[in-house]
Amino acid sequence: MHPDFLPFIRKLEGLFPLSDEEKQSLAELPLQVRGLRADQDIVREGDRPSQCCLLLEGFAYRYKLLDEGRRQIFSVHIAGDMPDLLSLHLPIMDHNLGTLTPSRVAFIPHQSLRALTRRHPRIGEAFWRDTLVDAAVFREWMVGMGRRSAYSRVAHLLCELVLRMQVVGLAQGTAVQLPLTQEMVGDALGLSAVHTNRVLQRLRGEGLITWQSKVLTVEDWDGLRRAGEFDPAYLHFDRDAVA
Amino acid sequence: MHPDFLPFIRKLEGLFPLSDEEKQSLAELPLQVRGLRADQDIVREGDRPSQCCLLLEGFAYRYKLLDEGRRQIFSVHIAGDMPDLLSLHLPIMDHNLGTLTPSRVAFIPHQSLRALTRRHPRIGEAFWRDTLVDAAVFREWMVGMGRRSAYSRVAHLLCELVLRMQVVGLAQGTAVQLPLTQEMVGDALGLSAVHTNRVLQRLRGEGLITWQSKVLTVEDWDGLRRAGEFDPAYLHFDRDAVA
DNA sequence: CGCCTATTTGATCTGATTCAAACAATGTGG
DNA sequence: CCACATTGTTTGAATCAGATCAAATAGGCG
Repeated sequence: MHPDFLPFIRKLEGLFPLSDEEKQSLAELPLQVRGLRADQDIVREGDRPSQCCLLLEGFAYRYKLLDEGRRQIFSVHIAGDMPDLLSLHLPIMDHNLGTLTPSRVAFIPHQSLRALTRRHPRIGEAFWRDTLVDAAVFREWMVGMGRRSAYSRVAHLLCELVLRMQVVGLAQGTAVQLPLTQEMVGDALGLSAVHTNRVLQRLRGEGLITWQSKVLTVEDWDGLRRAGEFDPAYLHFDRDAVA
Repeated sequence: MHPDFLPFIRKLEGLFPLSDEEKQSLAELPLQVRGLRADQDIVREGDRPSQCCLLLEGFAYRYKLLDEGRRQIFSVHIAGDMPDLLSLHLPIMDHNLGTLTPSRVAFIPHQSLRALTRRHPRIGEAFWRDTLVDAAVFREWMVGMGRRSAYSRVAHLLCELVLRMQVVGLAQGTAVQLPLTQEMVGDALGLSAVHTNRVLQRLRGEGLITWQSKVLTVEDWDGLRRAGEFDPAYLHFDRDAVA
């Protein structure tokens, strides 16, 4: 099996145990692998993609642009994610997907994915479940933007990112590679870049985090957790009880 | 077929044309119909439901509670919706679902739904698609909370609700039954009740809407659309191109 | 080294919150 | 069917979290 495929398989196995036959079918998916530079769009609002993209290496993010330079970021994606899986059943993209860093992605035709999910309903259900967790994360961000302070929101986002990267083995202890600018953090949380900066300074001043040269380190996990009112239940790492 | 079932069938047929056999299977689903009072929870955060609920009549909404009375509302649901369809593949609820008005709902065992989607993959894909549209609405609300003014957000929400109700035949022209309090509108948009009130007064003063005794009427659709920067693409009423 | 991008700082402004109280509507029991 | 209680809406005043504007540093990188 392609080694780049592993984070993806690992993620699926986090959703439910795969049979050999299922693994085989996954490995047989036709992949068209491409390298991308940073800040390149993979799909755009209005597109009708005929394939999904699997992120093998690097970071991606989804966003929508409004006039006057306003931007809302919806999600940040890491290796093993299929950020536009939704295009399999929503023909027209309603937002953009772009790279954050130089990345390698594999494109998989919708046709092959549809054939796969029909042949292996459990894989289809795992994909579905993946998009449901995606939506659960949106809900949690909504709670933040609607009802939490800027301070709490930033802390919450950092908790989420570190935890997600830990789970797929992309963290070294409590430190992660995080190629986000402060402006992007603001655009994800509905804050100005200036205020985002001040909040981050406070989090550093309180000894909760350090963040230099694109490496974020959580110095006080419990403190950060409390600052962000963070409860990871919404990430649905529980994998049981899927009949 | 049960007449209450019609909004649901109509909604599915909006997603893709149903064969007779598929309609037959849908009609054979075992339903346990129950009447509920207003302000009753149907499922709560932390529950592990063994069934989904189909809203036959009335209004429901999904929400999460934080301490100090903070609440974030995620969605408003109308007849024909299955607001907790996600529980089919996310075993533990991460938010609450409650009635807004006296309602009639039909409960359908997960087992039956899973059997149905395996027997009729296209129905499964339509269900999946439904949850994807749900997520698209979350994204749009995120844009509002993150990057739009209170005025624009309120206008946008009203556009969305009226349009959705028009599409399933629950509107009379440009007027809809809308049992939301101003406080709930605020909790959906991340605003205080007081400010929500002032924004609504402005929308009325500008002649865009009237809203009395739970009936919302859009007096100037184009004006309201512009006020809310509303573009319905994210609701994905387009139904084509699902291979 | 020098350019470009990202972070930081300070000052000012404002959209929205909060608190408190009055008022209107709705529903309920006698 | 009215009196009363409850819930929802409206008003005003004071306050604040976060935005905006503008300029200064600091990093990264060819």
